Amino acid sequence: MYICPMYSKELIKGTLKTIILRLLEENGRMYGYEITQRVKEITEGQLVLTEGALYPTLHKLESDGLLTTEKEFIGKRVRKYYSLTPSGNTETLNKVNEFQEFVRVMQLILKPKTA
Amino acid sequence: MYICPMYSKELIKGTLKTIILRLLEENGRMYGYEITQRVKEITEGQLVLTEGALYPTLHKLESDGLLTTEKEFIGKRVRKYYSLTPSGNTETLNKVNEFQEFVRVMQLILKPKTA
DNA sequence: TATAATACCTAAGAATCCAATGTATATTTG
DNA sequence: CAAATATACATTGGATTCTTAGGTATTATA
Repeated sequence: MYICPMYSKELIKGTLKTIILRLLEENGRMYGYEITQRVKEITEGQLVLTEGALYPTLHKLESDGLLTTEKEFIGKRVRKYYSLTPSGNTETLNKVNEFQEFVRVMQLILKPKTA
Repeated sequence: MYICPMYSKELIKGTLKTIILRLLEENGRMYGYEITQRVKEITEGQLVLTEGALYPTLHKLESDGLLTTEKEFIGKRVRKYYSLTPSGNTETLNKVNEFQEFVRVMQLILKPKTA
C-alpha cells in the first residue's frame, strides 16, 4: 500500500481506505496527489502512499458509491477532486471504529502482562 | 487471516505473525490448535484464527528460523509444539514494536481533531 | 535548459489470507 | 453404543491488497 520506511510492510495492509475516507471527512474535498502529500506531512514522512495503491483505491471507492469526483483545470493540468457521498460518510465512521476496535483487541493479545 | 466476525477482514492483514510470536513469547511453547483456542479465549471470540492461515504461517516462521518444533504423541495423536529460537525472540520484540509504532502513526491521521 | 515537482494512470507480480477440503483420533452426548 | 462434536494436523484455489515499474503530460525551479 505504502512505502513505509519504518515498519514491515505486511503489518499495514488494509488501512488505505480508512486513511483516505478519514482525510476526506476532515478536509471536505481533496485530489489524489494532495492526499499523498497530506499523509506524508501528518506522519512526518513515516507513511508515504504509493500511487500504484492510491489511484486504484480511489477508483474503487468511487465505483462503490462512497466518493464523487469533479474535475478542475489548473492551467492545462487536470485535477480530480474527490469528496464523500452520504454513504461514504457512514462508511468512514464504520471504518474508523473498526480500526479502533481492532487495535483494542490486538492489545489484549500483545500486552496481557498486567492482565 | 482469521475469521473475524466484527471487523472488515481487510483491516487485519499482516498481524498474524505478530500474534503467534507474542503468544509463544508469553507461553514458552504451544501447538497450533492451542494457539487458535488461546486467541479465541483472550479476545472473547472476537478474533478466530483459521487453520488455512495459521498452519502455513507456522511453517513459514519455522523455515525462516524463528521457531523450532518438537513432536509429542498424546495417545495416537501427534502434537507439534512450537517455541521461539533466539532470533525468534528478537523478531518478536521488533514485530510488537512495529505494530505499536504503526498504531501511533495511524492515530495521527485518524484523530487529528485536537491537533 | 535540464531537473524536479505536480498530476494523472495502468499492469505484472508478490504476499497474505479465506474457504473448502482432507485425514485421523478422542471425547461427549443422546 | 452410535452419532456428533472436539481435537489436531495439513493443503489447495481463489480473492484481495499492495509494490514495483512503467507511462503521459504540464509547470516550476535551479
